[in-house]
Amino acid sequence: MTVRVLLADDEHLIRGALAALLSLEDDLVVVAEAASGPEALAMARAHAPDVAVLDLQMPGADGVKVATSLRTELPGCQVLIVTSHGRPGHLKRALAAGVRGFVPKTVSAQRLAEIIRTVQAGNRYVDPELAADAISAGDSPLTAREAEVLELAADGAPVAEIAERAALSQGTVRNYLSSAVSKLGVENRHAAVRLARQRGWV
Amino acid sequence: MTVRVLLADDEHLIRGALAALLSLEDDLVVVAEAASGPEALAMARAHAPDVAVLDLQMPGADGVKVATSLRTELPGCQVLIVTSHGRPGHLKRALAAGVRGFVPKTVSAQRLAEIIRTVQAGNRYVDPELAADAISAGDSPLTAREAEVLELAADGAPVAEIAERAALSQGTVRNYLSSAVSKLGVENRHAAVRLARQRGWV
DNA sequence: ACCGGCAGCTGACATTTGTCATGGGCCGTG
DNA sequence: CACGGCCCATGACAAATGTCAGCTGCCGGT
Repeated sequence: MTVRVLLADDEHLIRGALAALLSLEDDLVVVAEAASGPEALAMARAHAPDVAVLDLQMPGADGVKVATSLRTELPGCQVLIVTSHGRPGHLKRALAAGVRGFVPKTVSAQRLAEIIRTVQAGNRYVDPELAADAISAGDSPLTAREAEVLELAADGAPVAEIAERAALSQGTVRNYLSSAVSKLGVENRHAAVRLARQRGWV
Repeated sequence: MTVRVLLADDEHLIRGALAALLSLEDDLVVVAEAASGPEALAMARAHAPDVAVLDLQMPGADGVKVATSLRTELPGCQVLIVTSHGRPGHLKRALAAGVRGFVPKTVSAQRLAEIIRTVQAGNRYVDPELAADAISAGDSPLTAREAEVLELAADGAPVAEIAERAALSQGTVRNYLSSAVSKLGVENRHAAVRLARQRGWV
């Protein structure tokens, strides 16, 4: 009746500490650790854990991507995502990817252990605060292209460069940018980028 | 001969896990924990630890600010800063604030324990990789005002707003922005903001 | 005393943006 | 099929931004 756990987080310190802490619970056992997305996937294949605790931001592939792959490869493995910066959009994406749990790193280890058990039992758990944020943030009002262009604009590139990289005319790029800006109700595209990022829409 | 440690990190999960892990070392004892800058300061005053392990990014006041205050209030307390995102500029600021150690969260708990001892003994320890980054990044080429204006430009505000908030004329703002852009060798001010942020110059 | 660097401003100009109107093609729904 | 929504484009215009030259004044170093 022990739960076999896979732990993935790029920060060695945290991963190790977490492993130590979860091991104090006598019904939990950490069977594998990983420091990147691909590594997490490999470890999961090798050890077939009951629950995979994944950090949202990892090098290689983020938690949601890993969860998606896991969903098809190891249907018996439930995924729990842990994150520092809870962005509403991420939660939505995560849920869509079949993730069963989504919690911020501000929870205590006690709570985490409970949540791992909850998830292992096939139930879902989403942090109430994050859920509230996600609901109040609503769905992205941006169309696919608007989001794409906004993303290309993220590093402050001029319109000409965005147009080239998106294989669009400059006028079109400006139109999309303009409509995104008006939809988000902000001053200019840079603020739009920031807001969309905050909301997890890009 | 035990080292009394203060632990400050806003992520409960990590703080708790870390505390558990450090307690395994029999010469280390965690005497206090804090979840924010001001709280860390208060805890330090109350418990006078030998070493303060501070997260760089915390609500209220960041690790460096706390270190600065600690330096004068508790000269006997050595400060060790732990961070996820090692930005060169932060390291420089930290060292200037009298911080004795600076490490990324990717180190293992074993290493961290050793480093805590090193710091407690009055020696310094800086992660080699972060040090290399800081050296290669060099000093900020920006003047005080340039940096200030760049900071106000960070959220994509129009020049008019920056000018108002900085109590400068719009022309002056544009001049500073322009010189910052050319010094950093980037396309426009938004890219400049990004680069300066990356380098830790803002 | 002089020079250089920084702060601060102005004005003029070219370029880049944001905004709007307008049009066509494609697709899904009623 | 008509309608609406998204995609993609053009052209024109206004506004914001970037760039340059040139001005004053302060301060620190030689």
